[in-house]
Amino acid sequence: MESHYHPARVEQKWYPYWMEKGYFRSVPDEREPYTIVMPPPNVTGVLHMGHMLNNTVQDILIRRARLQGKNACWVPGTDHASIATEAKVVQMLREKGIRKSDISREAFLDYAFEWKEKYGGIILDQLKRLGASADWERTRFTMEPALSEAVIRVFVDLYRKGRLYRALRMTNWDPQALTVLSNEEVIYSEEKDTLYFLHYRAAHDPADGLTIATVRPETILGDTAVAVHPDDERYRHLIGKQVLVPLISRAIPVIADAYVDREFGTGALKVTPAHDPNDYEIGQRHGLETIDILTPDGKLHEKAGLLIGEDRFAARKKILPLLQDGGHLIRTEEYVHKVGRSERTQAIVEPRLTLQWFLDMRDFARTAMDAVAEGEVHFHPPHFENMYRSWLQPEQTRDWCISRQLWWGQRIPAWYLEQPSGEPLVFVAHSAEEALEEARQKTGDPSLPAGALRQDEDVVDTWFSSWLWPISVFDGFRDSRELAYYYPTQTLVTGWDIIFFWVARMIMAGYEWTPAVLPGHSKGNMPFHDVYFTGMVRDKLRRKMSKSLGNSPDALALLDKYGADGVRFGMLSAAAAGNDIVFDAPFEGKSGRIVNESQLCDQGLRFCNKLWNALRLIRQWEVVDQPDSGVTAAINRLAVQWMHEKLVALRLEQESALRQFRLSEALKDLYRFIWDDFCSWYLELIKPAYGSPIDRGTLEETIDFFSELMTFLHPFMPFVTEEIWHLLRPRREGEDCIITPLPERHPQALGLIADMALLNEMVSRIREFRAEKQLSPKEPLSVFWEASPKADALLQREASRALIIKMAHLDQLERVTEEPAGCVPVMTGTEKLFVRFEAAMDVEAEKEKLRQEMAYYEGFIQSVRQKLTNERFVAGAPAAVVEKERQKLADGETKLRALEESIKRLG
RNA sequence: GGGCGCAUAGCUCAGCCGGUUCAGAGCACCUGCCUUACAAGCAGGGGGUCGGAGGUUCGAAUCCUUCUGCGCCCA
Repeated sequence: MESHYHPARVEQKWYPYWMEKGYFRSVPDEREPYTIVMPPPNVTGVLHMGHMLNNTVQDILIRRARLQGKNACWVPGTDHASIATEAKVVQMLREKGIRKSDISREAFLDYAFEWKEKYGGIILDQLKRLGASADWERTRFTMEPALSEAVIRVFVDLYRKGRLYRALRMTNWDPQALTVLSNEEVIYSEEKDTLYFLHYRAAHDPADGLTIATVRPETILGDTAVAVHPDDERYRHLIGKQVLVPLISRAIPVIADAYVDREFGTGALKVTPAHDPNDYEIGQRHGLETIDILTPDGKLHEKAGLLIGEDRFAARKKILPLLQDGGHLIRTEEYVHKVGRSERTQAIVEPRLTLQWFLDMRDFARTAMDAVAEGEVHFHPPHFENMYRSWLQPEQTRDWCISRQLWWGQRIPAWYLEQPSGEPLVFVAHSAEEALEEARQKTGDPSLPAGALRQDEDVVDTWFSSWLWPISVFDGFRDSRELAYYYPTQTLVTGWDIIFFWVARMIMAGYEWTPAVLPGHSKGNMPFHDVYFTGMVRDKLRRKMSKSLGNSPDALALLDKYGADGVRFGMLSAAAAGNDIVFDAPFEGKSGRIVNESQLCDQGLRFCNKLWNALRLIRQWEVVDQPDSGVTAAINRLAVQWMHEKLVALRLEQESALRQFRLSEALKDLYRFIWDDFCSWYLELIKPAYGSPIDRGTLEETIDFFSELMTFLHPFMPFVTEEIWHLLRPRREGEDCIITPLPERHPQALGLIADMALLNEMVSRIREFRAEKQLSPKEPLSVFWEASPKADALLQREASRALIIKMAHLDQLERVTEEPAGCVPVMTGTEKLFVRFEAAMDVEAEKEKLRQEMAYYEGFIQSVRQKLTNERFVAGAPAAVVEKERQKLADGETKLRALEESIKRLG
């Protein structure tokens, strides 16, 4: 066997093996299900650090459930991500010289599906490299026919329930993508701009007038009023009068509205209801006209009257000289304010009045809030409930704009029938035929041709399909059999950044539809019981890792370098639950580029190597039936019994940590257990002397222990554990680490954990002594223990004594009642050892050391005494606490006496 | 402007419904070792007035108030 572990070979071997055995497959059966639906990554995505963290966590939970014998079902899939994907496809077409506007919707969708087929599965394949044990046969896609059908179905259902409506509203418009955006898709950041002060002359008196301040001078062409604060003395005389819009001299009223901030600018606000959300509100209040001066792609419209056809930013530049010439531009000022840009196209978002479909959120918000408040859905860590609650408060909730002016997505199932006058009739139906049927009934015209109906051109927001994910991946709207088994899912693992527009909405959808599709379902309507929020992955400078910053290491390069197990270990070590995680990849000095390295991942790989070498050690031992001596037998027996007890304790710890979703802690505990307790202590205890064999019984127990540790570790580091599991001993067909549960252990409670801790402490003190005196580890030492009830009880047992002799490399360990000559005292807890040390001793240094120790204990005793002499403490504190203090005092005094004695002896 | 969260060793974090002199872990650092599983290792070591100030208490990293700094969300 090689002395180093090589992850690549092992990982390439086991993943296909697990797949072939069908271990990831889940079909309903009589077992308890444990279900996770994977947050579907965008089809445009490639594996990044966030995905690795998120999917590692899911894999840990699902593998653990599988080991516990539950029917573990992890449903993977991808999200069609309408705006992101459409942008990519438009880009791709542009590179081919094709403009979206030149081709039909059908042709565009052909291209888009082609693109999705080619690139859409990349990320799922990358997840396999990470070891993700998802049931790939269940892979879903939010835009596949079955899931689209679910979207249409709920759209129609909501419409018929009267909860969907179509309205003209102020929306976030992306003039580049030509679509409306949700609030979440607009990213605000501070940008430098200029504030222009423009003078409006009064209509009745050219000498009078007022000055307003604006960052968007081109929009004056759409002004329909100027607003001032009703109490503002400066402008009171103008209220009710008219002023003239510069350049076009349109007369507009001066109105009074308390919205106006008197401190800002000049205290006079130009009102452009078509191009600003607040102005729109003012316009509504005062019945102002709305003049939309922009075209959908952000150019000035004929209604502007000036600069027609110019882009909004070009128009801004060109209008300034005109204003200047007209004497309207009073001055300018540097100004920093928040500017909203489209998350996808980076275009500055244009507030625009558009006709959109909305979902009434009032009832939904209450449902979602209650589910968490009543404990049907638990958040981890729980403090996210606060944020969740504040977002869902009635005054915070706004109706959900679900229409998007895109082609890639589910087309809105609404058909319009134009009327000779007034608004068209709307028919929302599952199909064109159904809509036509309805239209015929409504109009009383059975011969109404299909061509008379025109389907809405828009698609629904992508989240309108992903909110159904926990139901639709099981085809729940068509056939509830699978859903009845798997629903509610157990745990959702996602980032807190989408708590509102995904997590909350899935909860809403769960309560809205599962009562109908799963009537009488006893397991509940919530889509999941627990939500585990992972933090954002940040770089060393705490910036969120993102493609645009280029501060994210290459996930695949990391997997190549450290192996999946190493990377999983590294990700998780950094990931305290809910906290953002700081990933330790360094930056290259000169270029500032991120380097694909990580000490944490490296630690993971070194851990694999440690396991590998522990395996090598065990495998190279020669085996005999009986221990070579009674001493060996005694040590081995003690070691084995101790390990039994430790494993029982480990199991309790692990269960508790995992129940609380403290995955990072659970892994760290395992790491310490395996490295320190198992390798550094246990294996060294039972390790035969060079050239000697080990007895079969101890070896078999050891292999059992090692196997069990692999089972504990498997969810975190699946590949290396499966490999070692198989190399520990020959396994039967189907006896694989991935599915073998932990054995039941019920050892006698002998209290060996505490005994062993003391023995370990003694060995450490002796080793410390060696290090301090620069003694070779090879040179055996003679050690004596001072008789005391505690030390005698422990060390008069042959096994304990033999253990110390072996581990501290002694030639003898004997009981004494007083200090032997030529010895140095060494304290362990309250017990005293003497190490024979013939070399010339620096008596003064030795005494100084003892005095320091005494000083510490004197302080200790004093603090404990202080407590005990405090009547209020003795009276007020719990009896157990007081008793503990008394014990501390007694121990401290014993120790102090021993130290005093030692000093005396040194002379 | 409203809200949430954070501040503990050089770095990343644990401890936080008060009670071992409680100040911890890993990494990094220092010292000594190529000891026959592992130098990707072994044996040791140094390092923090728990952000500042008040308060509650017999007792505070832990509870309260306040200040400062940082992050995020909403407006």
